[in-house]
Amino acid sequence: MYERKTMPNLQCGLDLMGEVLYGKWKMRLLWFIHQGFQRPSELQRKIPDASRRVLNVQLKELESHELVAKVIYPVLPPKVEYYLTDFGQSLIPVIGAIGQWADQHEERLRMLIVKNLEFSPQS
Amino acid sequence: MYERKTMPNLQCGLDLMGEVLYGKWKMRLLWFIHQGFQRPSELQRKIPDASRRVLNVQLKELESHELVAKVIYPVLPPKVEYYLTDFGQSLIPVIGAIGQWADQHEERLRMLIVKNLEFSPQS
DNA sequence: TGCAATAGGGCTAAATTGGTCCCTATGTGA
DNA sequence: TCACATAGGGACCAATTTAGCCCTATTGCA
Repeated sequence: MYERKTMPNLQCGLDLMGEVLYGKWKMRLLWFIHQGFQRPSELQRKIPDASRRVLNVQLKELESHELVAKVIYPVLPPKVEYYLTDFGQSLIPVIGAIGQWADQHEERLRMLIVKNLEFSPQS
Repeated sequence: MYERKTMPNLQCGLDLMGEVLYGKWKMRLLWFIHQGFQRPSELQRKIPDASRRVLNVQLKELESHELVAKVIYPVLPPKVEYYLTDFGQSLIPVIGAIGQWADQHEERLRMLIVKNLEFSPQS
């Protein structure tokens, strides 16, 4: 487990938000769970660019922040289902708004990002 | 300038959003500029926990993504004012929604974050 | 003269995040 | 028997982000 060396800022709302939503895949995880993809393996298939490892880590963080919870079925092979807590559910409209804005401006965003991309593919 | 080694994902809206809004202070910068704190030194005073250096870098990125623009007054000592572009302005309601959710749940968020904090202050 | 304010870039190091590889365990189908 | 699916954790390394320090230049104030 990584141990922080600096205290995070927790003053304004945006600081707090950062603590729970920073993480490359967290918003997507919440969104997909909301859409009904609840098993870890489903989520991994929905987000193939993320490594299995990191998805697990981020799911655990979402869980520790009480945005999601999981049910572990005592069967073999193992079966687990994540679901949004009420708290997590209350965040869905916000993520929806973010996604909607981004979708509306998709073309432009992609253009801007690519234009500013400093990218040197390696051998 | 840092040169990326991996291509970012640009498929869904949330990927794109990540590219423009990831950055510890970006949302706050946009918000404060929106509130009328437009000069770099004002922004630095509003966000004292950020290093001067990083604020400059993130402002430049916001600029390259056309969310903000600046006017450079040819005077001494130098004077610069940032303002939101229409594009940046369109993002304000979204940031507002994020901030509002976080403010509504401030207590709980702070509690959850602190509870899960693995923090070891150094000598 | 010496110091603060103003804006911002270069360089390097520290902190944090993400990814790879490997290991546990068990049931099912080829 | 071997491969695959299922869920997840440890060790370790790579990529990325943030911070710290120093330098430019000019005006005004003590």
